[in-house]
Amino acid sequence: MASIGIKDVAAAAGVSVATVSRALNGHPSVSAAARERVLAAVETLGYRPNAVARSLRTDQTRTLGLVISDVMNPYFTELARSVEEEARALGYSVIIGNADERPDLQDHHVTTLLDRRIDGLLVSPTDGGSPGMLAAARAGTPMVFVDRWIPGVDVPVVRSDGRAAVRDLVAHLHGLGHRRLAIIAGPAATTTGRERVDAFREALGAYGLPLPDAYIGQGDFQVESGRRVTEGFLDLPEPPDVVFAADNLMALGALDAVRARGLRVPEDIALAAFDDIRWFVHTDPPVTAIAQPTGDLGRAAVRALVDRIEGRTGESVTLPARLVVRRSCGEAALRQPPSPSPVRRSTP
Amino acid sequence: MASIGIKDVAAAAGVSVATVSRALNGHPSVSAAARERVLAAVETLGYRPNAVARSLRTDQTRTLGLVISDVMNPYFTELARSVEEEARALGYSVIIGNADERPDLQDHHVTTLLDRRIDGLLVSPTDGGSPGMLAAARAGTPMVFVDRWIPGVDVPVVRSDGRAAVRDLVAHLHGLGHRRLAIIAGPAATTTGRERVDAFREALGAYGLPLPDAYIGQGDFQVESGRRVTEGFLDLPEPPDVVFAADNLMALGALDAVRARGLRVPEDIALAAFDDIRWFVHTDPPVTAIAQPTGDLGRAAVRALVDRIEGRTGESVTLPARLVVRRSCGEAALRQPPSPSPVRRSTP
DNA sequence: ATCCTCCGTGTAATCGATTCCACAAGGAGG
DNA sequence: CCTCCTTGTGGAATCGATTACACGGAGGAT
Repeated sequence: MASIGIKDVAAAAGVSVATVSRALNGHPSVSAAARERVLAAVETLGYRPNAVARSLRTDQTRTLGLVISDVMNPYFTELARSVEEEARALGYSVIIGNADERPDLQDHHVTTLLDRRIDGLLVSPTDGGSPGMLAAARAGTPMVFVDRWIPGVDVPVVRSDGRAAVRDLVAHLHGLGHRRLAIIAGPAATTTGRERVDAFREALGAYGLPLPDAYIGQGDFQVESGRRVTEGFLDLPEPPDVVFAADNLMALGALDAVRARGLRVPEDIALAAFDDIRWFVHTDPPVTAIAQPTGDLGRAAVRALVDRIEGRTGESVTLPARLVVRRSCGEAALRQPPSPSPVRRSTP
Repeated sequence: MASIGIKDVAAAAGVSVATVSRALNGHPSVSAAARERVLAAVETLGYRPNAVARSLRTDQTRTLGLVISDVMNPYFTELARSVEEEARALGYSVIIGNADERPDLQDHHVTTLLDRRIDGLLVSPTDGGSPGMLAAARAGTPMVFVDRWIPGVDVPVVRSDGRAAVRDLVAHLHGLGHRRLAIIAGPAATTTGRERVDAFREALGAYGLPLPDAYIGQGDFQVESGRRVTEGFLDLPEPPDVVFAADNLMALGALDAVRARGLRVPEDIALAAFDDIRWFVHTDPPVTAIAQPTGDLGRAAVRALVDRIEGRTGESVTLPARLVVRRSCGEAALRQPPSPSPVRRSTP
């Protein structure tokens, strides 16, 4: 019933628990003979050290916490995956907490993770700083922000800079003849929510284009808000030519809204999104998007965090995003052979 | 530096550590006065119990392990989300391990989770039983299989039965005039990989249709295999009318392959998928799929597992899947108003 | 031959909680 | 007034590892 402990191994190998521990942890002063017998005993007994006990004693869990805003968002899924990969390579496990864009849930996860004494925390904050988050930052737990961050908190940030890509996007749209550009913004409490609007406005400014308030819709990074805001845009006396969604889920909502009116993308209204995901290749039409180097972001964040944990510096990192042109803004991107004369097969 | 421990609370409240522990755990025999002072001390000190120490003593971590085959697959993402939700409601945390369809990685995660002394394990096995998995099952760790399972291992299974839905699908396809039906199968080592082929063959049999070997392509539940198998189908002297992908990612690959040849869905070849995901509504064309009650599955699995952990029975559960008809198999599903005379807006 | 280093090992303290057991105080019942 | 419970409390053992410290013996230097 009770699983095998270090004492059982010690008894089987005919040594003390101290020697077993030393043999298992590669401590130098263990005789070859003793090490041999310990390893043999471990093998035959199928002994596995109790990580809980070890953590209590050593005060380290070799576990990282990752609190993200929304697991169902493919961007964060990919981020989580790369984080876990890099962490594993570095000998750490990852516990993921899904905040679902709710500050209270975010706090719940931060608290739980801290209670479990994780060695470090990776956060993409849902808001401008929930009490639990700020407490964690102050408590001295090694911490790194990824994607989103909280200004004024002294924690390294690993993120991607979309400014250049947004400029490219606006150039692309302008070149296609679009002049009335609208944006579905993310929550003002998030940095990405604000930054993307700023970058968009700035890029518009370079072409002498305005960004009227009516063309800034307030979303919350979820599908439903994309739909709602887009409907608002379509109801305007002078609807925009293009809708730029600040994340992929809101773009999906926008697509819904447009389709529900029997309108078409891009003929009736163009669409672009921040965050490229693989499904955008297959939507009708394929969606032009700004792609973040998600995998690199996740890996860099883990490295920065582990650096901090292990006493090294762990600096902020900013990686560039890039524009991926597809068909949702107009036909300029017709790179495929003009018309491959599709072989119509007979259907019974 | 060292965080606040129960001793500090005891000192601040003027009681012993035993009383603090009792007060915090709702033990009956603590005087109201003592409880009051303890709570006050906890509040002012900002004390949080060390979960590691508690786990060591009580031999329970209030943590569940979830090992899934592929986080990037939206089906599993949704499953993970519902699992975490239900677990949280029941007072448990969840640690997710992503096996990426690799038995060695699956074993790594199972081992790590067991080392951390999780209270129970939820697994959707990648293969027919890797050594670590079988060891875990034998070791007596409470365990429940979800979605996929391993025959011959005495562990409850929470899954959905797609047989009826597959019959509906075949009826739908037959009604549309399709006669040459092919399937992209999942790995034979997984139950879902085998079952879906069996269900398909059986349903075909009811219409007197064969399922020749040439129409069974071996995939691995990943996008790339869907593409490869579909190319094989298209190269056949007599290609199928319909391709049924045994999961959503392989359907995506199939869509790629068809498009790469300049063919169209469903005019040139029809497509259906097992596992419905929200992106299928927006693909070109929207994909007909078999939808599992994913959220219910996740919740039921957690309940079964927690039942086992807490000494109750925890039975197997099978929930029905259902067919969701969209346009990828033909035009029968045109439920929208015949043609909403789209308001063509002028574009500058 | 004596002393001093190392080296390998074991004993016991430690991490921070929970919980068994002993015990004191106070109330009820005889 | 004496016993017997009940109730609240504290001391100390415990969980399973790591690790500081002590110690015995071997080998080298003097």
